[in-house]
Amino acid sequence: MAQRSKRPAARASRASAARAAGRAGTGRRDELLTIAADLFATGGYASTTVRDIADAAGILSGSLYHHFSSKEEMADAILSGFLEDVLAQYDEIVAAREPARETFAALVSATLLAMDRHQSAVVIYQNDGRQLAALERFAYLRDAGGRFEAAWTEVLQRGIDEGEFRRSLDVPLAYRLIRAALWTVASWYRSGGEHSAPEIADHYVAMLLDGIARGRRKKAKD
Amino acid sequence: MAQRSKRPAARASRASAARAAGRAGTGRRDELLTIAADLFATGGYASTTVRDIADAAGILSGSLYHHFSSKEEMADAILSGFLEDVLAQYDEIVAAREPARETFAALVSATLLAMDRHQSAVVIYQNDGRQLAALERFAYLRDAGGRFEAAWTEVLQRGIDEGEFRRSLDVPLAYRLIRAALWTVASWYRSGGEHSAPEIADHYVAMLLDGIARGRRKKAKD
DNA sequence: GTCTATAGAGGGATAGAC
DNA sequence: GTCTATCCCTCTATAGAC
Repeated sequence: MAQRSKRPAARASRASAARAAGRAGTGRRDELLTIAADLFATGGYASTTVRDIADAAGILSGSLYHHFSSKEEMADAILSGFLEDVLAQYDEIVAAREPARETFAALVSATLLAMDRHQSAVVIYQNDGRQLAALERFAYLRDAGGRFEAAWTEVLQRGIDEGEFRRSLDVPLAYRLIRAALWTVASWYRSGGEHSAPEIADHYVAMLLDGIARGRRKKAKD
Repeated sequence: MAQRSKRPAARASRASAARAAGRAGTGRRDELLTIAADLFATGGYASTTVRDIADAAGILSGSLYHHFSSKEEMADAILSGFLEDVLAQYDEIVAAREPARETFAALVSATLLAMDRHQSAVVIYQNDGRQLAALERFAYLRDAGGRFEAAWTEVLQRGIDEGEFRRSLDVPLAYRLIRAALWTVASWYRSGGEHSAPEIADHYVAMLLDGIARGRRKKAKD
């Protein structure tokens, strides 16, 4: 991990940094979680030490244990907050039962807006989720994965049944492609960068639904 | 990491396991690299210890240093072998200058076949590449990323210029979607599973080029 | 090529003062 | 809420015997 000065430095703009990262940032705990999330996302959960987090927060490592009982608890708080948020939105969208194309676009938008609000958490979920999910404490990560898959599988199958999506589609493969396309945005997205999250959503919906090629299909009976 | 018995166990089928994983497996070094690659891919580079690797190989950790001078050297050998292989194929395909659609399909195929041959390496490249690339020793990972991007950017732009791909395409965004879709296959693919690598390639080419929706576009002048 | 034995650094976490 | 001080463990890597 990067070196940091042994002793604090500017505590000044930490609260605003927390707000910019999309968290409420009311208490010290949330502030520390934002700092930890940034470090976990940048350097990986396993390679980030509690001393790294304490240094970035301008305190000593022992002091972190006044707020959290373990390093795992920090990752837990970061991930569960993000997942509750995004899954609640998935449930609403699926329950609305709009036509498949509209539901599809709504799920893409909801995913990328959640990514914008919880960027660090999404990166951690992507990079470290599989290993964390092996721990009992993070069993809910497996459930969350199942709920994502169920939502997308439902829309894709419904789209095929209703004649909106290609009959030749392999639903599990399509889900994996979509999942990869959406969540990995978190690893390169920069808030305030070239494209806003809704702009990316529009481009992605267009590419995923209609493809990158113009008109012409090779097989006619799709 | 998972617990393993303190003392060796079956050395019997290790060579065949190495062959099944797609490596030549001629010497002891390659055998150990295959074992290390599997563990790095499953548990992450940072969380996999040299003792884990030694245990899986049925030797003690000190003995590994007869074959490798460091843990980094193992990751280096695994990743550089994979990247040399796949980038050589990319160069051939781009140099052939087939029509954009054909080049596109060839790149997808080459990527997924390389993924099949070097599955563990691809998983490591995906999960740990960013952090490893920060080390001087792994600077070539950054170069490799640039060459992947250059190849895809060239095809995509040429496809637009030749009228095969949509004019509304944002090339960098399209590249990122494609990159995510292809490399993440390594994290769920099982050799001998439901779909072979070429079958996945066909499905992915169809979805990426022509989309998952049937006919009808919303905007006509794409 | 593997083992024994261990150095030396850095990790997560704790107890109690302030 | 933070600091001091430190425990105990695990990690990578080394030296030399077999």
